[in-house]
Amino acid sequence: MNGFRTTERRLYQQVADQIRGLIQAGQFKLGQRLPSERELALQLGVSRPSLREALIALEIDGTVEIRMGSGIYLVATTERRPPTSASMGESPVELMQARAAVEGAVIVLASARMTAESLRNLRQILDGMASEISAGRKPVEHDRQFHLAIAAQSGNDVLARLVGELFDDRHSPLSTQLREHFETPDTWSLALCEHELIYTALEGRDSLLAQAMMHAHLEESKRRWLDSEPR
Amino acid sequence: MNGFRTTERRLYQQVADQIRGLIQAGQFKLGQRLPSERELALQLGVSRPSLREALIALEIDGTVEIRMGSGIYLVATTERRPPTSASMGESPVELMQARAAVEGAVIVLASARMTAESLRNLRQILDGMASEISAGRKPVEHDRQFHLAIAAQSGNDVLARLVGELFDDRHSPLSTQLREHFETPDTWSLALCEHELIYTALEGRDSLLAQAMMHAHLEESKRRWLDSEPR
DNA sequence: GTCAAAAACTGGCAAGACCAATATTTTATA
DNA sequence: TATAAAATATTGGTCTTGCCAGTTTTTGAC
Repeated sequence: MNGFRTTERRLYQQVADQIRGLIQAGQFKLGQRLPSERELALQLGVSRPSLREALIALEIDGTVEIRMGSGIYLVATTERRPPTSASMGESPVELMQARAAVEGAVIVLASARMTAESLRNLRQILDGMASEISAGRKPVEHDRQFHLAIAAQSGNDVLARLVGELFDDRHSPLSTQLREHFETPDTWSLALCEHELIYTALEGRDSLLAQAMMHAHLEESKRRWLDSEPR
Repeated sequence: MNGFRTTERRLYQQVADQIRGLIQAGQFKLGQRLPSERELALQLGVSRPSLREALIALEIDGTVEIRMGSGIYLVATTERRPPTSASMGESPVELMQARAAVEGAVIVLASARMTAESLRNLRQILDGMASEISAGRKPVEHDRQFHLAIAAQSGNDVLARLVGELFDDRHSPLSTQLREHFETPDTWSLALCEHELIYTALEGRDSLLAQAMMHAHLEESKRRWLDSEPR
């Protein structure tokens, strides 16, 4: 039964994504040198070994070039991203549609298996999400944990895995650049509000209401996502 | 252990190559667990952080899978493009439940977008499936094509991809070999019959009926699957 | 002003420690 | 005796500290 990962993704992946985000956000210029390992580690709040692991990931997919004794440099080539494979013709609309299908089924199963403990767990995640928002940070990880916790409670490992994969798709390099521009504290507050509605429905073990709230949440997320697109 | 070494390549790359070499040499079996990080580091004469960096490189290119608290595993399949992680706790019941959720949503979308041409395509697949059965062969490929053709007609690439992945069931290679033993011409005829019912529903553009037939088909498939299991 | 030595970076690697998740063994219980 | 629960051992995850080896920048003679 058990086997899914309630835990967060590996730290080096999160750090790599953060750095990709900084790059996409234009924090660093092409071909330019990034801050030193020690400085970056301090700035991102992780240790140097973890930062190094993230840099290796970035080096492998060609985002960054590391010169010993000199520094970390952004690769200047305009074209990369060949290894992202399958998600080429997949649009945000399709992704959120797929999430609605999967998570809509998941939450029905979960609402029937909700326990006091799993509710406490969700409560804790939502509180943490609120804290992050108050602190001006982006509660991406809490968002992920919320959806994964519900998926785990469905008791179906296959569905739980799909939920995680589809969530991470949203954070693929293609979409991260979009996120950086539109994710404001306001939009995150709205997302939290919708999460609360889902939580309330689960608390009342109302599977139909929970499914409706989940659909509404994903629909709103999609809208917020699309509205922020420049084109 | 080793000290001064003129800067050739980075250590993690050398270590990763060493491990690849050991794998090629048949030192480790496919799907099997490798020695622990500490042991491998000792064996290769490097520190654990360096060994970990090498493992991250191997994990990224898909030759190895790392499970926290459990160990390092060789990826079993010879060809695995998506970086999805195989999980062990996934049962046939859960798999078919997930397929019902995804394909149930898919067929609703597809029934609204069915064209004369796509119907002809489905018809052709079903006829080919019947021929295979008559010839005493197992129409597993036609079965796959049928489900994938419907998924493609949904117009959602993400969902289509999920349908393919769940059908291929690359996450539990154990189940595929089970299938080979119980799939008789009789059970395949039943599957074809259910496919025909789905086709009829799509032909009539009855999305509700189509969804019901798809659910019934997957439910029956699951039953046939489980009934054949030895235990 | 030129140029070379030295000092201050920067990345590369190692060792040890502790935590968290998992697997295994042992123990208790029915 | 069989099964479930708890204690233990194992394994990956991460951090801290320290030192080494190349680069770059500064410095100070000439």
